[in-house]
Amino acid sequence: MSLNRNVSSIASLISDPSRAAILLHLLDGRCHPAGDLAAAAGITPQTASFHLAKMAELGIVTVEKHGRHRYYRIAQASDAEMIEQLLSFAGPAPVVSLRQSDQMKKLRHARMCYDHLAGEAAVRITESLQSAGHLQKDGLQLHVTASGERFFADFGLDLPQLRKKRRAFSRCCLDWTEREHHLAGALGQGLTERMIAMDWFRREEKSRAVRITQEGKQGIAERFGIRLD
Amino acid sequence: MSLNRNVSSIASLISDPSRAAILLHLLDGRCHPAGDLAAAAGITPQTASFHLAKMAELGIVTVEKHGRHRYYRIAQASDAEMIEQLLSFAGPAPVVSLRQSDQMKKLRHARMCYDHLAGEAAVRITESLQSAGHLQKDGLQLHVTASGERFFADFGLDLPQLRKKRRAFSRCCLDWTEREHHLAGALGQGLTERMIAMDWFRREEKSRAVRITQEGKQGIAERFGIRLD
DNA sequence: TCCACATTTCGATGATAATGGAAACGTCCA
DNA sequence: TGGACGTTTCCATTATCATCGAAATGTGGA
Repeated sequence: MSLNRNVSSIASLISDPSRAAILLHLLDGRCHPAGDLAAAAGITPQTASFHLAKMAELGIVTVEKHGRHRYYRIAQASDAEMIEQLLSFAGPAPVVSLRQSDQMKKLRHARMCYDHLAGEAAVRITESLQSAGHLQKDGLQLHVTASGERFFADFGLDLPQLRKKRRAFSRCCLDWTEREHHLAGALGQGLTERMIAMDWFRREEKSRAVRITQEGKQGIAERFGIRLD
Repeated sequence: MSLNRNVSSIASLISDPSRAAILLHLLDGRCHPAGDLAAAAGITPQTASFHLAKMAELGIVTVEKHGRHRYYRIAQASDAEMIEQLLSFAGPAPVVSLRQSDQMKKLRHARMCYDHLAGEAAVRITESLQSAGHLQKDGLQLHVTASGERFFADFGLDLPQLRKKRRAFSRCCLDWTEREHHLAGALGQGLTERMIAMDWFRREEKSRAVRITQEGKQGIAERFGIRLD
C-alpha cells in the first residue's frame, strides 16, 4: 500500500518541532515576515528560510514580497483547521517555563484560531448563544435558529453573504485548551471580525493572543449575558 | 503510558512510511499480530516491533497478548478517524503496480473505515438514505428523520441503545476515495455490523476490503433501491 | 525436555535531514 | 553610492533515527 506517500510528506512537515512552531505561529491567520517566524521557532533565519521554502513548495504556505520582507501565511483555511485538529488530537503541550505558562494563560483565555476566536471567551460565547436558543448544536454542526437569524442580523452580520462563501457556514471547532467546542466557519469568522471592528477585542502584536477591552466586557455582558475578565 | 502527545510526535508517527503503512493496515479496526503488520509494511519483524512500541507508548495503539502472539489495534475510534481524515487531506496516492491498482479498486469499491463501511458502496447507500428522507444532511451531521427512525428500527437496529454509546451517534465521514461523505458514528457502525451479520457483506482476510454477496446485492436493491456490483 | 515460532531487545550501520556559518542578493535609506 | 538589514543560497557538520543482523525472551507443542 503506498497511499502513504502524500500523507507522509504532509505529516513530515509538522513532525519537525521547528516547523511545528512556525505553523503554530502562523495559525493566527496573519502574515509574518520570515525573521519573526525564525525568532518564534528559536532558530536562525537560514534554517527558517529552509523550512519555509519546503512548506511553500508543498503549497502549505504562500509568500508575498513586500520590500525587503517576505511575508508568509498559511495558504488555505482548510490547512489551518487541519493543523488545529492535530493540536486537539495531540492535547495540551507541557509547560516548560514561567514565561510560557504566562503566555499560555493568555492563549487559554482568548486567542485567534486562524480567522475566528478561540479559547475560554469563544467557548463561553458559543455556549451562551446556544442556551439563548440562537444556535443549536447538532453533532459538529451549529444550526442557526430563527431567533439566531435575527440576533446576528441585529449584531450587524450579513448572514446571506456569509452563507455564500465557499466554506462551511457554521460549525464547531474543537478548542484544544478548553476541550469544548467553539463557533467556527464563516459565521465564526464574521462574528469575530465584527467584535474586533467594534473594539471589543484587540489582537496582540506577534501573538495569537487576544485581549478583551472594557467595552468588550460590557458589550458581552449585555449581549451574551456572561461576564468575562 | 504517559501521553506526552505533542503535535510533532503525533505527526512524526504518520510521517514515517513504514508506520503509515502499519496504521493504514490497522484502520480496518481489527487486531493484527505484529508479524502481519511487519509483512504489510514490508519491513522486518524487529523494525515493526520498534515502531509498534513507539506507537503504544504514545497510546495510539494497544497490545493484547494471546499466547505467543501480540495483537495490536488502534486504541480509540477517534484516533482512527483522525488518520482517515489525514488521508482525505492528503488525497489519493499515485498507483505504482498493477497489483496495487487491483487492490485499490477493491478498496474504492467497499472497505472498512475502522468500524463502519466506506468506499463507493457506503457513499451510495448514504446518498440513498438521504434521498429517501431517512437521513438529513446538516453540515457534518446526518440527522435521523422520523421515517429514518422507523427504517432503521425495521432494519433491526436498536437506535436508543446506539444513542447511549459514548461517541457521536450519526455523522459524516469524508470518504477519501470517493471524496464524498458516508455515514459514520455509532449508527454507521451499527448499520455495518447488521449488514455483515446478515451476510450482505463479507470482510476479506487481512485487508480492509469488503466483498458484497449475492444476498447483499439483492437486499441492497430492495431496501435502498440502488444497484451495486 | 527440546524444538519451533512469535516477538522483543541490543547493537551497529547508514541514510537522511536539521542546523548554523559564510556569503550572496536585493531593498531601503542616507 | 555605500552601508544596513532582511532574506536566501551554499556548504559542512552533526544528530537523529529507521533499519536489520544477532541474540534473548517467552510461549506452545511434541
